[in-house]
Amino acid sequence: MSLRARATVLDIARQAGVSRATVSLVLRGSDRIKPETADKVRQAMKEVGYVYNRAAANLRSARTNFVGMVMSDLKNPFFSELAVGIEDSLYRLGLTPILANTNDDLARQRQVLQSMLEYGVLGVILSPARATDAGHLALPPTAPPVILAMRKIDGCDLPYVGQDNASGARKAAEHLVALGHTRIAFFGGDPAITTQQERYRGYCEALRAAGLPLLPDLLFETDVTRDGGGEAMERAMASAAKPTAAVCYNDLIAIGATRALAMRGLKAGEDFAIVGFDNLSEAKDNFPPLTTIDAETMAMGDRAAQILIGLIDGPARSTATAVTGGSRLVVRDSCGARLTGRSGAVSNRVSSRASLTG
Amino acid sequence: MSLRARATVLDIARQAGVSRATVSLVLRGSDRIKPETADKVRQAMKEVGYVYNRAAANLRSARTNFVGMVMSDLKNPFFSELAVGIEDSLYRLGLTPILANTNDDLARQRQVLQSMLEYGVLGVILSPARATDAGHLALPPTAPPVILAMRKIDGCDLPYVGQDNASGARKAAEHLVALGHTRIAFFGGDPAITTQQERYRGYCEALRAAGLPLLPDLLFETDVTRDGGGEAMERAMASAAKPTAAVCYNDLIAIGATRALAMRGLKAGEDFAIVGFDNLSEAKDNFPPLTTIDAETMAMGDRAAQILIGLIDGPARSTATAVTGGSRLVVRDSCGARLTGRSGAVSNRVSSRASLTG
DNA sequence: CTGAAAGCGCTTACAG
DNA sequence: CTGAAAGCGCTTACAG
Repeated sequence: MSLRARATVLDIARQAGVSRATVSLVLRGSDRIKPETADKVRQAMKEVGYVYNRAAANLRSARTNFVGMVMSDLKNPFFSELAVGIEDSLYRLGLTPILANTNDDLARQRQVLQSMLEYGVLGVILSPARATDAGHLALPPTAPPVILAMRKIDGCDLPYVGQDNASGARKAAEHLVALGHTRIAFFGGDPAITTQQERYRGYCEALRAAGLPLLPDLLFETDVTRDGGGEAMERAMASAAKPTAAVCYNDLIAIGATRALAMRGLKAGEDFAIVGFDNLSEAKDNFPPLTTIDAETMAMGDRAAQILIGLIDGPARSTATAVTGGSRLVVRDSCGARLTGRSGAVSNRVSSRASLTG
Repeated sequence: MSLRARATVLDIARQAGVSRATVSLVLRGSDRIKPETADKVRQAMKEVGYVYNRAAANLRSARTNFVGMVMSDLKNPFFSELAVGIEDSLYRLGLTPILANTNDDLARQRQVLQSMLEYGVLGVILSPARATDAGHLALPPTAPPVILAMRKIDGCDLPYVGQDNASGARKAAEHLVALGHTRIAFFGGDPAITTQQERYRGYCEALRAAGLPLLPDLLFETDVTRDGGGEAMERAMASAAKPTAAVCYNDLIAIGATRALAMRGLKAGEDFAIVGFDNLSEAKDNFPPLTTIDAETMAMGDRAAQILIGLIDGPARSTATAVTGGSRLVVRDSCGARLTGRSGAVSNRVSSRASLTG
């Protein structure tokens, strides 16, 4: 539409009395142009109301500035924080993100990936939709690099950036063990996703190391939502295993669990110890504030962008890079440590506590 | 980079033994091509591993499929829900969103808008950064349509899509009046933003209609965050005005307020009545579940996309469209209505309640 | 330091 | 129904 009405380099060239090539050099800030000429050109640009046509430039130079950002579920605050981290980093690198939210829909993921290839993206940062397998990610040989964010795919050797899930969950469970708990549940997510597998493995390692039995009825799988967390807590309270603490797959589940306690007039950190995973910005604002593993989500987004740049500029398509981070324990109130001190067990209804911290 | 290695329409044409024009027609699904020829071309596309080059097509046809999505704060769940709504709608329309998160930074907003013009976006959906004025949105005459989402700008006649803020806040306050409250606070946001002004106005209208005095010390401005809500509640509890209820600028503030109550061993809906605004997906998962105004955020995103399409395809750049919606009261537990019935006042420490609802 | 020519990969009239 | 030619708005060698 309005594209056609726009002034072109030729209009600038005529206005300034120079050639198109000269204008092009000025546009890209070349130092091969005499300052006066450059000024004359810039003046002409203003006069004709020039707007750079990046599509044309990209076509000629066979290079775009696009990077695909494919998120599996942007409504989940974890992924929106990740997206913000990626967007911010790409922006600083002078790259332009094309966004797609697949909603964990495989067909949509396939379509948006195809579309991004057609746009000539320099690369893609992809948090794969649930049920993605290696076959879905088999791309044409000319395809740009793709980085998996947060979820690995079996049999797929694409570079991966994510938290150190096993280590984080292990620290969470160790913390609860140190507080004296012996019946520690795992409120988990989708067993088909590597993130769940790794976090559950970390939890198991901690229990094993502590000499605690790994009871299958301490695992409560549930939806990865606040509702799911509440539901897991209800089941846990009604179960024969009678856990006194839980490592949660993520903060959403942990928040739902604290809420289910509150519904019963109970309180996380007093009547039941809870540790989450992710350190969402709402974790510190929960009541009680959530003890959790800091996934450094924004920083992970930044890492993903940095890795991608490396692959784009780098010599060959490198194989199997795995960058992990984010497994620091952040102690707040939902685990009870602040009530009892590091080593004591959580007792019921300790006297009221005071300050919260971010 | 890899762009150059890709097969082109000419490669397909040679492979299929037809001309480039024929290939182009097949690519766009024209019915002017004999079925056998089309099949032959499609076969050739596969053989040469063709990937459509959308940038080239756009250049020639002087039309892109890009739409700019400029969000002021994607970390705020309200805006991420809005973004999901917009993205989903654009996707269905065959359009490709270019994302930018300005973080309420004016300089960044200016840059991304410029960049989007250079990419030839068909239009932009913009939730303006704080402190944006009409001058910041003065675009070149050839610029595509821009729609303001959620925030109006004084002196700027761009089309606007947003909630009916005054009406929603009025309903919220009327609800609290009907429950018997006479000292109703407003926990508000940034007074420079029209959304705040409109919501505060709606609140004032309800109080005036009920014959209640509009006390300036019932207005507690605060950060539009969970922390801000907690802080407003602390100030309200310590104030001479001693409110018994609050209309909150949004759910984040309302959630923070319920949490501040919980920190004191008090409970929203029993000791203090709270109504939020937005109906974030976490509103129903709050403890207690939040009474709020449903902003129909996803639907608003869809509306914004629809309006934009109308302007793109429409005859002339239409002026000043204002589409509003989203002001339905959703009664849950934080207001106390379920405890006392619609007409009674909230008393202290009513007997324990039961079920929650989404 | 600047200019004239060619071409990126498509689509668009225009023929036939 | 299909082909040969021109051109979208840039950048890229290549001259000078």
